[in-house]
Amino acid sequence: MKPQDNVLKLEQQLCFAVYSAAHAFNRAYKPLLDSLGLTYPQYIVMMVLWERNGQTVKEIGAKLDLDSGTLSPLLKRLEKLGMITRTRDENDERQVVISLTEQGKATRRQALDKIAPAIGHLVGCGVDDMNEMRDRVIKLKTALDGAVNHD
Amino acid sequence: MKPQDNVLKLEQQLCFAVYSAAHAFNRAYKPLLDSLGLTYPQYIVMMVLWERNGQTVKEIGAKLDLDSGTLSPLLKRLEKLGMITRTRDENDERQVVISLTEQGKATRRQALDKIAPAIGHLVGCGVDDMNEMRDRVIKLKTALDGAVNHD
DNA sequence: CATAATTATATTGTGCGCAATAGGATTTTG
DNA sequence: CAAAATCCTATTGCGCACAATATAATTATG
Repeated sequence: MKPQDNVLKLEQQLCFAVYSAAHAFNRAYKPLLDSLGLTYPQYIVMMVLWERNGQTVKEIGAKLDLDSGTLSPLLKRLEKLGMITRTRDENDERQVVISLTEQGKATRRQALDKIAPAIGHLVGCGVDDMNEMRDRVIKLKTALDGAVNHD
Repeated sequence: MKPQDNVLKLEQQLCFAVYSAAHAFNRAYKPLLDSLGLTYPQYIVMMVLWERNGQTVKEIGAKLDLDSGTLSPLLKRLEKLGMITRTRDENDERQVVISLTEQGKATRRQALDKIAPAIGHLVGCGVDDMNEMRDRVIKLKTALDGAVNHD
């Protein structure tokens, strides 16, 4: 076997490891999120709004790297769930401002109670390891983004 | 702000970092895979078959953590593309054996030419860093899998 | 050996994720 | 200030992911 053949082996690939870990995270979060009635993508949209209420679709999309094709239907589902409201901006009617309802705000406390305590247990390592790993993964993502945009 | 409030901040979360990096990988691979006519999930199925030709749907699913709901339609698309054949096992007719066509085998060489050389450039780090990170991410995935199955 | 339980794959339905496109609203420019 | 360009959101179409269910084949059990 030629040496470069290893490159096409699954277990060699960082890409597959990340792909696979993302799915594993999703599976691990699912039972926790079910108790809030949210999917993971809906949950991270809620996190963006819990940090600052009243943001446009574009602002949310920039923070999550998601476009309107993903967010528009997702936000309609969150509206249907009673978590948010969608209103056109008075000054610029192109923009839609997303705001939390009282129920949407209350769900934050449920998340603090049910999800936050479970995370450390899920990932099976201490806070320091987790933070270091997070920073590395973010660096990786940044490198990938750069490679896409600049060549 | 209470200290535990940080737990619900997006930039704190390893989970979001991994989710986001997986999408970034997908975006970075896409132009490379387009030249092979494959999506990333189709590509990793091909990698499994390049390692050993003639595997059942179940075997492929076990290696990729994907179920028949995902694989059945994906494999039909690969068949339509002329990459694989799907044949019922003679001894156990419940099983479907997936085999590479000549075109499917030839695509491996294209992958070696076009994709393998680009990866190091994409991730923006050396092979050693890449390998260490891959091992850490795999450990993370294993921990997550364990947390899902045992509580 | 007939019936029950198990196994392997396929199907259906829902929700992303993203490319391509469309439709208005706003801004730029001649 | 009118036409063109740009900006923001929504829609459509396709391909995953995965839960739930269905179907057919095989194995286990009484």
